[in-house]
Amino acid sequence: MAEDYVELIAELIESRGEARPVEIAERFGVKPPTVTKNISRLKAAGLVRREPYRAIFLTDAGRELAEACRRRHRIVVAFLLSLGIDEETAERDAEGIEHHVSTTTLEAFEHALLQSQSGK
Amino acid sequence: MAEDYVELIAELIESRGEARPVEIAERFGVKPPTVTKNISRLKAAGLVRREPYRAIFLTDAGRELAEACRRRHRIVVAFLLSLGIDEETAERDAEGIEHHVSTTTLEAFEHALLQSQSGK
DNA sequence: TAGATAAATTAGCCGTGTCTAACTTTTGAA
DNA sequence: TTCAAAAGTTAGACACGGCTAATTTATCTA
Repeated sequence: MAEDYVELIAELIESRGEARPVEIAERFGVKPPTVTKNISRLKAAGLVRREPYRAIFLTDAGRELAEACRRRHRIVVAFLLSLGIDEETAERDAEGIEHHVSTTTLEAFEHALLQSQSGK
Repeated sequence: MAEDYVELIAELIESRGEARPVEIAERFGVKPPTVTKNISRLKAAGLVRREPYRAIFLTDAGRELAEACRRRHRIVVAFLLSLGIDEETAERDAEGIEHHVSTTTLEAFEHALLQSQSGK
């Protein structure tokens, strides 16, 4: 959960300037109270900083986690695309797959990606 | 959960002749009461047939699901191995990845596998 | 075959992530 | 500037998947 949330929060801050519960709820297909509860868990975990009724900010730890997740996400998506999978499926499957990819496997994806690019 | 269970149950029936809660608990690193509870959920879902204190059997639906899962598992593992990932990591990661692989992606894995074999 | 051991179940607890209903705070428009 | 709509929160419920402790059933062995 935490990974998906910080990833999305980082995206929203970048594109919209701030992250709001209502947007998070829409993107995850979940109701607002669920977001409230999960954000407070993130806060308890030290990933997020926030006051009630205000926008959500990432702590340094949150920002670092978000960056790592986004990088991994990009690699997994690019790898799936390199196999000829369509963008929509690649995005959807990556969302699930990325949380189960070890460092070893992620590196193998990167390596395969380089091969496919050189031999494109 | 259901997928992992029927997959293992099918394996146990093949190798041991029957599937017993104690074996399932060991393989999943979980305590026996957890297995009891999950088996009864599987039964409620029509995937498993069984009487208390007896071995566990798959229904037709359970057998079909198990077969599909095992096939998918084999493909994912083989694909990871083809990327040069070590067996232990391939097995471990496949366990997590396989549940998030769409039919499209599975086919792409199979296709890539064929390519790597012909060009091995 | 009786009794000890192993296997399985039941009862009851916990954390996670979801929901609805009801309430509060913020905001924006008349 | 007020007040209605939108956004957010709180309270309380539920399913899932895990646990421990206690009990029951099955199995094996002396």
